[in-house]
Amino acid sequence: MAEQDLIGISEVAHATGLQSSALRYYERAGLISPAGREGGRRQYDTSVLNRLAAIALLQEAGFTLAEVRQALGAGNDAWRTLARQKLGELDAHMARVASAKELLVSALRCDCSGLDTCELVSTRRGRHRTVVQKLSTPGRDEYL
Amino acid sequence: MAEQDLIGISEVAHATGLQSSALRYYERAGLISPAGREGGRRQYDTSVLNRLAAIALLQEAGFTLAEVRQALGAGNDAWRTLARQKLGELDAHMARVASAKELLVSALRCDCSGLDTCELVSTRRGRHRTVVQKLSTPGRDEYL
DNA sequence: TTGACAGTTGAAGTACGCTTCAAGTCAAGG
DNA sequence: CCTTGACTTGAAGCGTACTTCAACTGTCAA
Repeated sequence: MAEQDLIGISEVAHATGLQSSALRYYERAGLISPAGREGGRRQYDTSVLNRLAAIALLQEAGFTLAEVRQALGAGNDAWRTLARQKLGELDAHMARVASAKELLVSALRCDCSGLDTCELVSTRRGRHRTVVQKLSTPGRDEYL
Repeated sequence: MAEQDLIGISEVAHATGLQSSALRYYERAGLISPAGREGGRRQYDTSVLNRLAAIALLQEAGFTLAEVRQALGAGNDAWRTLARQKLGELDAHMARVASAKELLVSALRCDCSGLDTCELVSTRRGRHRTVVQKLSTPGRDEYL
């Protein structure tokens, strides 16, 4: 009794919502690897599902696949370092997007005729930092 | 006295932070166009700066350039319709990113050894919707 | 034996937003 | 006249994350 809970690529695909082609791609990218082969076909350990969950998480947090690889590949604490960095960038990114969103919402309520002739938009430089500050952007050292 | 406040491409580039190549690209994409040419060189009306501000805004809000083109190209109120749509998508996107961020922060505080072996991550399906709901996601008809 | 079928491979294609490159043009200054 | 420097063009290249394609292989059931 050795090879239990091994699953094929399409099962992994179905379980994760990814396509088989994406899983092969991830393999080439060094993100995952099958536990073995059976008649040439990849057989995955179910633990790959956890790994794929981690990959998806990091991707949503703005990691590129190369960065994901670094984070999951290196020592146990490597991901923490990278994550703290990325979280900073993520805060900045979210602030910018939120700022854009707020401005767009304001413009929707404005009686301007076109976006590019809207004063709210053209006046943007210099005073929309206010919106950024209203958001709860954590301090520099918030993430441990 | 006819051609006043016309500026060259590098001035536009400098004023906006975009590269000249990007401005030419935007032109090919139908987003902007010079007021005229002088010895073959593009001469822009300063109003292009407002337009570029609008373009940048929409881009930050998640519009592709093709969508920006639609929004700024069609009738005066076309952008409002598109903006309302996009704002919905944007809320969804931001919620997902925020959820990922929260989970990552939790994992940072967790004593797990690796991200892919972290219970917080592998248990994700089913109960992280809580985080999404904590965020102020506007109701379906919040935007007008 | 013979299909059918799921999977395999490497190579090429797709989408997006630009940048880079080679080759040429134009106006001004020495 | 000739160089310099900013600009022009079309075409190709880049980075990211995949998908698609063609050709092939292995397993199973009829």
